[in-house]
Amino acid sequence: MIDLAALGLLREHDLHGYELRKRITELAGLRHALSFGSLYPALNRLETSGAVKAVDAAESSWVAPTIPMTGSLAGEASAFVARRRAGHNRLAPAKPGRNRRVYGITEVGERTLEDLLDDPATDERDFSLKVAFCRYLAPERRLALFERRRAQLKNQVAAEPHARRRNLRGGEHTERIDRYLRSLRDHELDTIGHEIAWLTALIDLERAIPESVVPPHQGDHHS
Amino acid sequence: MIDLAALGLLREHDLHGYELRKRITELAGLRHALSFGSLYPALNRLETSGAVKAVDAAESSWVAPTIPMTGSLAGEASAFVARRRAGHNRLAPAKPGRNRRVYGITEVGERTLEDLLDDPATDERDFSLKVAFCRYLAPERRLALFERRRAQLKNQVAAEPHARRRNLRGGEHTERIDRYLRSLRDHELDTIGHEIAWLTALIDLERAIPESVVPPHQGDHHS
DNA sequence: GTCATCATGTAAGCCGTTACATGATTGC
DNA sequence: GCAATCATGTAACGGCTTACATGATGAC
Repeated sequence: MIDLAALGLLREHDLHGYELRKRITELAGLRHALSFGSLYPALNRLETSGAVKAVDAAESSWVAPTIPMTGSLAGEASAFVARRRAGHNRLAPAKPGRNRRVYGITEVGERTLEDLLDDPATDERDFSLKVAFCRYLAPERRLALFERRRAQLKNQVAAEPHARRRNLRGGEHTERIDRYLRSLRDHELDTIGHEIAWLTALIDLERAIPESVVPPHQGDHHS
Repeated sequence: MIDLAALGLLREHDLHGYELRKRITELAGLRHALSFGSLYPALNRLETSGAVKAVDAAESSWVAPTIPMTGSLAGEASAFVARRRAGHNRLAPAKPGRNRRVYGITEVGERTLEDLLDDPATDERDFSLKVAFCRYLAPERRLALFERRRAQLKNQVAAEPHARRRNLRGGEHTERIDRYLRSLRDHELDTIGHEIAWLTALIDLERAIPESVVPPHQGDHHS
């Protein structure tokens, strides 16, 4: 899950851990804020497996994230800032390992990302995240992702009325269906219905416009 | 979480682990099926802490769970079935230790359940489960639960547009908002909006009908 | 008499958290 | 100079899963 998020974000541009964490948190946005205690070990794991590699901040086309109000500095200015921060211009930090570690995705990592996005086993847990990065999937795989999820939701709805049959027997005290529980069930079914409708719209649109967006990422390594 | 589900279900009637697991699974219904590997240790933990205790199946008002289509038998009939299945009528099982362990909730357990339902710290994770059992909360605490959740969701929506502001600086390649990501965000906001509306309806109804349903299970302090 | 289901458990491990510890940079 | 934030890590622990192991019961 964390691998998926990290690789998905790194696919767009190089980032260091701290910034990565902020972006992951704002991605899953609302639900939970990923903690550093899991991110940094995960990055080390990904580096060991060759999916990401540490890049020199000065060489990356990475947009300075720290500076709040400057907007995005382009080209030379950005590179200059990066160089200065990395100590190549003024003074050597003498502890290069103790500075930010900027990571970039490798080709191995890109393949890993595609595998993660395409793995049906993790659909349930990671669906939102997969949609967030599904632009990196081949159109046909993307369509399959949407349809798998829709089928799964339909199954849930189909399996549900079974539970509703429970209290048709009129005993004396048997109408303990509980108002709140019923309301909850209704709301959940409603929510699922909405998600199905959303998926249907996505699927239809996907079929209508066969070749939507081609994966970008020409981004950094040009020189 | 598992404690909340187990105590909530046991509050209604005694159950053994296997059956408990099925009911928990059908409660959270769709999302995930709780595994035995966590349920049984949890029950032992609860027993140690005095929240539940093993009861003699014959003495419990436990509704026979195994038989599928009988619905809920009331009072005497239920007790009869329980006795028969436990071997008091026809043949003795001869191995009482290696049979089902039927658990019942204690008074300590009932207080624990109320504490769990009332704990704001677990709202995020367990909200659905809390609603499923909120009938066991005092009306005012129940209302507080709903309102906390609604306020929290409103915060999420309020914090969101901030993220949308990101790409108004029109560079050349800044158009990368990604259709899928935008669709996902919209759908999530929509879903949150629906949940807020649902909660508002619950809250209004709660306020309109001050004393709705009094907790069952040994109803004592009711005029 | 065998198979499916019911029923209870243990062991290992995954994936994440909180809490702790450290140091570098920037703003005032 | 001092605090706030940026930045990276480690240690301990928590909750739940999978896989494994065992045995009883009921149906055919």
